[in-house]
Amino acid sequence: MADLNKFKPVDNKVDFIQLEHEMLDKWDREDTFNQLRKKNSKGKPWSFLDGPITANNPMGVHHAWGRTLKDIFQRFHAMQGRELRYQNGFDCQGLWVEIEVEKELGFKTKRDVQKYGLEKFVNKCKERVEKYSAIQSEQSKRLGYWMDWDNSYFTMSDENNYTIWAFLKKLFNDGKIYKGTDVVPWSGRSGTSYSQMEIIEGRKLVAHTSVFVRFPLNNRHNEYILVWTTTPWTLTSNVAAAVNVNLDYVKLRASDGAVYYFAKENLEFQRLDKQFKEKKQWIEGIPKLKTIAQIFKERGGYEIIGTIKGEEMLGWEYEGPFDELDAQSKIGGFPFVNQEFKDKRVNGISCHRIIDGGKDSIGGDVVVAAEGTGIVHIAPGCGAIDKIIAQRSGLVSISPLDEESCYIDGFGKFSGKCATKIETTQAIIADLKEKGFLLYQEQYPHVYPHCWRSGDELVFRIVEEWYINMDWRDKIKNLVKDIQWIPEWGHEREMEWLENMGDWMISKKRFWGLALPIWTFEDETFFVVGSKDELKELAVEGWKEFEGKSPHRPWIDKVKIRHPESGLIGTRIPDVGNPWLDAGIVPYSTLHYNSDQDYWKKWFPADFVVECFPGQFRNWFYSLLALSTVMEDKAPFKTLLGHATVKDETGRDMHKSWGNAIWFDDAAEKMGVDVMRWMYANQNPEHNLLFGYAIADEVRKQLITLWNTYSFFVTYANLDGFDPSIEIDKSTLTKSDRWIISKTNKFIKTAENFYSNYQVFHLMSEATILLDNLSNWYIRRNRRRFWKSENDSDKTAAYSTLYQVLIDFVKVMAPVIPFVSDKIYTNLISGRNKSDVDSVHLCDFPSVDESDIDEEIINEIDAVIQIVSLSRSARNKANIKIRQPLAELALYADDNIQKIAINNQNEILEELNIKKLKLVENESDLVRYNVKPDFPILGQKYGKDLSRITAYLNYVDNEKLVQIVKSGKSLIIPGNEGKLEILPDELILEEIPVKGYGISLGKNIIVGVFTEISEELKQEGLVRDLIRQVQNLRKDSGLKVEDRIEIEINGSTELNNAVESHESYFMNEVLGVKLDMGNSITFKFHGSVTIAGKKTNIGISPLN
RNA sequence: GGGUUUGUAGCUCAGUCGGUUAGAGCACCGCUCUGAUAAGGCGGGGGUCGGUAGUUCGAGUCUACCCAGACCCA
Repeated sequence: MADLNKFKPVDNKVDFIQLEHEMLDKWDREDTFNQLRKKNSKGKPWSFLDGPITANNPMGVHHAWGRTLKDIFQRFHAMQGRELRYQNGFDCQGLWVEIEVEKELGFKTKRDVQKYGLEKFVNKCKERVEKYSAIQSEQSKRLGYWMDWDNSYFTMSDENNYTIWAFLKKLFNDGKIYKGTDVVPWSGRSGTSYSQMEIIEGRKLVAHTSVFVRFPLNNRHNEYILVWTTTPWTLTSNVAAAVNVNLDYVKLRASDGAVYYFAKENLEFQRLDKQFKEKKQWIEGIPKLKTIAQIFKERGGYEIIGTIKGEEMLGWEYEGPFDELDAQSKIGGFPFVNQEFKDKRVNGISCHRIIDGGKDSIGGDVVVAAEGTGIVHIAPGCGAIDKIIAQRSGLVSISPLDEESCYIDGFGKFSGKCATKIETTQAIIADLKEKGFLLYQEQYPHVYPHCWRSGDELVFRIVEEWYINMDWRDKIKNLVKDIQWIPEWGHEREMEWLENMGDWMISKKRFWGLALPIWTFEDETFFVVGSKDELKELAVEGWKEFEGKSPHRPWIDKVKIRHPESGLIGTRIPDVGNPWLDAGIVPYSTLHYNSDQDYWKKWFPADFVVECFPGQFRNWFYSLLALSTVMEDKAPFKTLLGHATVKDETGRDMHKSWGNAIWFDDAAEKMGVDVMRWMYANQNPEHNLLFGYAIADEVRKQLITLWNTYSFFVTYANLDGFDPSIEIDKSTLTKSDRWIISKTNKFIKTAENFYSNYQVFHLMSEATILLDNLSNWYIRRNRRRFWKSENDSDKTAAYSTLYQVLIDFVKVMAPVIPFVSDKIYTNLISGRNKSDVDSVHLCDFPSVDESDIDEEIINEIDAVIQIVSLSRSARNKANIKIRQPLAELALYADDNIQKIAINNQNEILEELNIKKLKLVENESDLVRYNVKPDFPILGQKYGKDLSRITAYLNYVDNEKLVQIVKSGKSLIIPGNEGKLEILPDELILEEIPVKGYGISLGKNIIVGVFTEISEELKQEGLVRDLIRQVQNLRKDSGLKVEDRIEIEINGSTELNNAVESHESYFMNEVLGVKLDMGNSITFKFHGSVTIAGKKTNIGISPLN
């Protein structure tokens, strides 16, 4: 029969990684993915929208998490017959790509790019995107991620860019686009400003040299106001000083007679005290900050000579720290001249006075005591709040920095120096010291914005940027509630962002990105073009050069347009767009909103998106919602699943420089992608995932169990010539067959539920449990049914059951572990002569026949397992190994369990190697209790009263005590010296087995094993020991399972007697045909073992 | 400073609607089983369910406050 191999033989040793490559080849060869698409082409659509991955570097293991989730849910819905789009997206435009290309080319500044040539540079950016999108595609395929890889969308595509134009046009028509001059965070390295979202990405804890500086007051001899700043470079552009009118300010006389004004509260204020003490947000090596009082004490002491309200100081004039600079004298401000101030002949110096800081936009005081001095130096060209105050108070602006964050002309010896360089700061401080303005300098740690890509420190400068007025945020907020957020708090988080966000700065003074379709005219007006056609219509120059090119710089810059109303000729602004516009438009652009409305309607809104949530509430989720609000006022997706981030095995961030990063390619080829996918699926997405090889090894055990189960089946099914095309005959199924079938069907139901609710991590624990039931109970208990020689209906039932369970299991798990599940499925199905599909991924999700779920049988077998488990525990406590047969198992339980035990007693007794089952009526037939005081606890509580307690416990009837303790009541000990209350926890209930039994207690069940071993049982135990040793020898000698052997044994007389008494049992178990006892060992295969403490020699020889 | 969120065994984490003695895996120790298994089983040590107070017959679970971490916003 063995020649009728229905299945390809399976080695129980498996190389999963090699298997994965094999399956990739198979899918490729058989075009399985396209078969699947064809199969579902008429299905109800299930719309998944892919958030674009930045095509700028190879994919990391953190990307693989999200991509695995995407793939799992897509595969699940495909198994339910849904039609899918399978479109992957690449994010292409933006500074992140430019930065990498600059690095490649060795560029340091924006000027290098201009020298190199814009066209060449932009083409380099495109090339980089093409290179890495190709690499990421290959990596994703390796992960088993099924997408339509030839049809990925790219945010740099014409369609994507022009659809954003349409969006901006709508806003323009509504008057929501405006040009603002603002003081914005600026990176000198990148030569661009940053939007609100981007600043957040780049905050870093750094130490700056901060200074206490004194400004001499005019008309008050030797009196000064004290200011403090962490950015000394801004002092060159100081225009005014602000106080809080309600605060008290002290007048302090220093040892040299100089008088200082600053907030009273600040005199003794311990700045950053908490940070220093707890070493939180503190930089190692930086000394503790001094109080102002301490600073003056160190300079010879001080005295307080008065207190004054901030209000009284208003209008005081002072001498600025850098009034000698040309910039300070320029009328109307510098370098941007304000006409109004110019007419009034106002300059920086003439503004130097004390003003009211006032309130900020949410009503808080701008100037507070605490960290500074309660007097804030105002440089309207260097800070956002400063600018607002300046506008309010009629101050000119002095803006000192150029695009590279260096001083422009007009700043004396500082011109040309860069504000972010330490040397510059030092030069400024030296100058202040020389001129007598510096009181004190120190290292001050704080969180400061940096360029999120180049790491460059940001400065603040005045620039012109383009904004979207977001005063329609309420319309966006309306859509948030239409979305199912997983986890639920995502809803709150998104609302919070929408509530707090400012206007959206969409321009960037860079090269590679969306060409903002804004043209400006000499009359200071601007016009937004909404489509390629409109541009062509309005173009008066440069169209020919542009035609056929992508809408990018530099080509688009050549096109000049005529304003449809004024007729003036306009030039495009040189700015590119914010990359989140690119990603936010995809529910429209990729679904052909502009070119194919039917298609768009079919797929919009998306049923599902999944992304890593840190950051995305203010990035992708936000831009999706904002753009969709303008386009259609509809939420662009129905359900959002967010997942956290990937950390290393110990919970640290993965960093290239820390050496703890794991590259995707390495992980794939070392741990295998099914293992990776299991890890990802197993993780509650709300929490960070700890990723590493040791964790992978744990996960791999599950796959190994699955594989071994499968390998077991195939090995014996082939030997027996099992025909898989035979339908299960339900009447032949045993109880345990029906049990595992019931469990499997329940699992299918649960799985469908968990997949549908995107709770795949719960499914994974269910899968582990089912696999354990299958492998460690069903197969182990039923092994003999597969081994037995006769091919009867019982054997067929066992094979059919295991076969069906395996097929159902791999079908359910196929979305998670597509490789091994398909490998198993394909082989299992190959023996069937039906029109089966030849990949698990072309199967429907298994359906459940409710009649296959038998709760009673589930309860029954689960109870049997519990009894066995308890009895093993009892044996263990009695210290009697399983190989030693015992006479009796006693069971105390309710009627139902006792009935189950009787019905399954053969199985239970065999499993435990016990001869007989006895039911007992009373708990006390098996166990008695003894109540003992818990000395450590009681001793601490009662001290010397302990003796009273022990005496009482010995005196009172034990049964009564047991009753009290078991009911959870306190024990009251009366006595002349007062009552003592003993809590149940303070007493120990000691279980004493009835003589002759080892016991174990479960919920409602007590089992006892009878521990007395008769001579007869002892002999049988010896024989089993011997059998075990012979089997070991057979295995070690490399004999086949079915080989017959001759045996020689030389051991104790006791053993000889035992073997003689059980010879047929012994010979049967080891497949022996001839036995020689008591003589020397002559066979080639032999060994010396210890049985019951006696040395025993064994020899075996296979018969040919 | 405000918001969101987390806190359960040495580590990583489950814990449903408030309901019996709070669980799993890993790690450690002891015992044990094994001709599908790289495994498996039984047990042990290890818990103030972050803390306090409250609601309740009953709280890991609900409420308030506090502590600590993470994230977000200032």
